[in-house]
Order: sequence, then C-alpha cells, then structure tokens
Amino acid sequence: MALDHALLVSLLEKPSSGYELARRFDRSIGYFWHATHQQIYRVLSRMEAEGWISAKVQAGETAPDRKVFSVTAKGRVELSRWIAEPVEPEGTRDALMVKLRGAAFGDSQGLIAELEHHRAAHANRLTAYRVIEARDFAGARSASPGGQGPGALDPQRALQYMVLKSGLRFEQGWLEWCEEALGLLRNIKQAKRKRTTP
Amino acid sequence: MALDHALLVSLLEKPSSGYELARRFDRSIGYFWHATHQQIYRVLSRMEAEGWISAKVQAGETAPDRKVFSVTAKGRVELSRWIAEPVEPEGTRDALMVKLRGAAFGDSQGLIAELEHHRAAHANRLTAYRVIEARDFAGARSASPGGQGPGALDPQRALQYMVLKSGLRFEQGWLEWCEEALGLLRNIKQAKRKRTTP
DNA sequence: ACGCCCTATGCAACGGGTTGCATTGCAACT
DNA sequence: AGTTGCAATGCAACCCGTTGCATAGGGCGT
Repeated sequence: MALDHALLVSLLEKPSSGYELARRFDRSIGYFWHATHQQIYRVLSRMEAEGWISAKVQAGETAPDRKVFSVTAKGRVELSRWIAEPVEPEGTRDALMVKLRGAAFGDSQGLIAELEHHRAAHANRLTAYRVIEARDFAGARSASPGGQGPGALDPQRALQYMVLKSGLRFEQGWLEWCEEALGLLRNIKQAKRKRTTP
Repeated sequence: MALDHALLVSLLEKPSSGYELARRFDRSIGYFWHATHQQIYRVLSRMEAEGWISAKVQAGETAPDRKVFSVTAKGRVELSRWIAEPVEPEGTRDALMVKLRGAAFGDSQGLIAELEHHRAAHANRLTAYRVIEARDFAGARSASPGGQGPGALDPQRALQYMVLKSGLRFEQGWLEWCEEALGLLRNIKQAKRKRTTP
C-alpha cells in the first residue's frame, strides 16, 4: 500500500488539494509513480479518517471550493514507520518480455511495430527527464553527492535528483535494449524470408 | 491481462500441468514474470472454458493425477492477436523511489538498511541470471544476433536470450544505482552529524 | 504409529487499481 | 444562445493479484 505514502510525501513537499495532486501525478511525480484522480480522492478520504492528514476548505471565488490537505504529526510518524519497514524488491512483470518469447510461435511483424513504439515512448521519457534535469539540477551533475562544494544541493533536492537519475538510467537502458531486440527480430525475419524464398 | 498470455507462451514452449507451471514461475520464468499457483489454476480454468487450451488427465500411479494442458489452435490465434495489439509501456511504480523522497522528512537510517538489502537482492538476481546465461547461452554472447555464424542460436532461444539480457541489464543498473544512492544517504547523514555536533 | 514434507488441485475473502459515469460552476469560443 | 473545455470532487462496478485455508495420497524419518 504505497500510494498512501506517496501522497504523504507529496503533501509534505507541498500541501495541496486532491486535484492538484492528481495533476502532479500526471506530471513530475507521475514519471515514477502513477495514479488516477479517483484513486487519489479515495485514499485521501481514508487517510483523513485515520488522522494522517487534515483538510482545510478554501472557498474559491471564481473557482470551485478546494480541500487543501496537510500532513499531521500522526501522518509523519506513519511515514517514518513505513520507510523503515523492509519491502522485498518487486519482481519484474513486463508484457514485452512475454511478447518476445511468444514471437517464436507466431507474429513477429506486429511485434516489430510494437517495439518501435516502445522505443519511441522511452526516448520521449528520456528527453523529458533530461529537460527536468537541465531545469532543476543544472550544475549539480558532477558535484559529489550531498557534499558541500559549489553547486551542491540540499538533502531534499539531492534525493529528488537521485530518483530522477534512476529514471534517466532505466530509460537509457530500455532504449538500448529496444535497439538490440529490434536488430534480433529483423535478423530473424530476414533469415525466415531467405529460407522460404531461396 | 498478460498472465493468460504468459501461460500460453509457457505451454507452447512445453505442455504442462498447473503445478509444473507454478514451479517454472518460481524459477526461470519467474525472474521476469511472477504468479502464484492459485492465480495460475484460476486462469487455466478460464482459458480451458474459453477453448484456448485443452487438458489431458494423466493418471499418476505413485503421484496424484495431473491435468496436462496444451494450447489449441484458438489459443494460438489469441496469442498472435495479443502480441500484435499495442500496449503502452507501463509507468514505473517503485516504493523505493517514494521512500527516498520521503527520507528528506524523517528516518534516513532505516532507509540505508533498506537500500543495502535491495542492493544485495539485486546482486543475487544478477548472479542467478549470469548462471543461467553461462548454462544456456554460452558461446552466444558475442555472436551477431540471430545470425548464422558459429554459436548462433535458433530464433526461439535467441528470443529467450534477449529477455534474459534485459534482466541482466536492469539488475546491473539497479546495482549501480543502489551504490550511488547509498553514497548520497551516507553523505547526508554525515553532514547532519557535523551540523548537530560541531 | 505419528508427524512432516512434497505432489497436485482448488475455493473464498479481501484489497487495490482501472474504467465509466455524475455533478457543479465559470470561461471562452462559434 | 449553445457548446466545448476546464476546475474540482466523488460514487460504483469490475478485474486482477494477494492471502489464507482445504483436501488427499504417498514417501520418509524417529
């Protein structure tokens, strides 16, 4: 149950309404944690009932009313408890891998298109991450992590940067792997054609 | 709904009983797709009802009876359809990232232990993958993908190798990232100590 | 003889994520 | 004037994965 705690962290970084959270989860945060607004509202209600967060209604003059949530002391305790609680790393579960192994028994042409699509999607994400990096963490790239030198980040931003770095690393990895897999599929297709039309 | 199709691929590679599938999903396949035996039995029933697979009961003399499933023509069609069907690459959803960002507001000591645990887990998986690579794909490492040279793999095994390669790549990436994050957390902790006890 | 583990299959309850739909009000375009 | 679009919140149904439990026979150790 990690959406609860993702929301706690988001609210600690900045108290917000459900709507704002939903938009942040479609943008910056959404790059490493995804959630719909329905989910977010449901979890916010539950957390308010449990006293982890408290709401203050902001009457909107031109816009509808907003319920702005902040994390309570109880919520902070819960977050610390959860962070220290050990969790096993999740096993991979990617449909592409299944499709690749399945390609041995059928359609490989459709899979090539699919892989090209994934390659493009990962390239887009990588670009988006690089834009964020340049915008928010320029100059901190080569600084020693958490150190005190010039261009050093405060802990909060250094940790955010570390999360972004995982995104950069994995999108780069995906990209290279997609290229490799596409090369393989094309070779297989070519070999098949050679065999059928000699 | 990809477990269905993962099972179809597994059954095409080798017709099996639910129990065998569950064990394979705990071993080789499980490294890139995880499922429990309860899930597997339920999905097998459904797929049998839909005519994607058919069962043959093997009466065991010393062991209990086994229902061995094979993929039907209808099942093959469904698999091809699904492979060609475009799917968006899934957004990341990793609790570690949330914990990292959350560490700015509380417990960083517990998180260090957690990261060390993850680092060890990923190192273990990497080792396991390398064992599989050496056992099943020795000699194919540097061969051109899908080519005809010496040490070339047939398409089925070449595709399996490509899946394994993604595992190798990502576990390696995780490992390096864990090291980097641990370095950062230790630096933050040290800087905090300096500030509190000058 | 008793308990324990392994093979082999399955049901039932719960929980979280996904999808679809609903409502209210203002602003802006056609 | 009517329609589209956005801000803002929420309910309800469904699907899938997780967790816990059940059963039934055979081999093996003490």
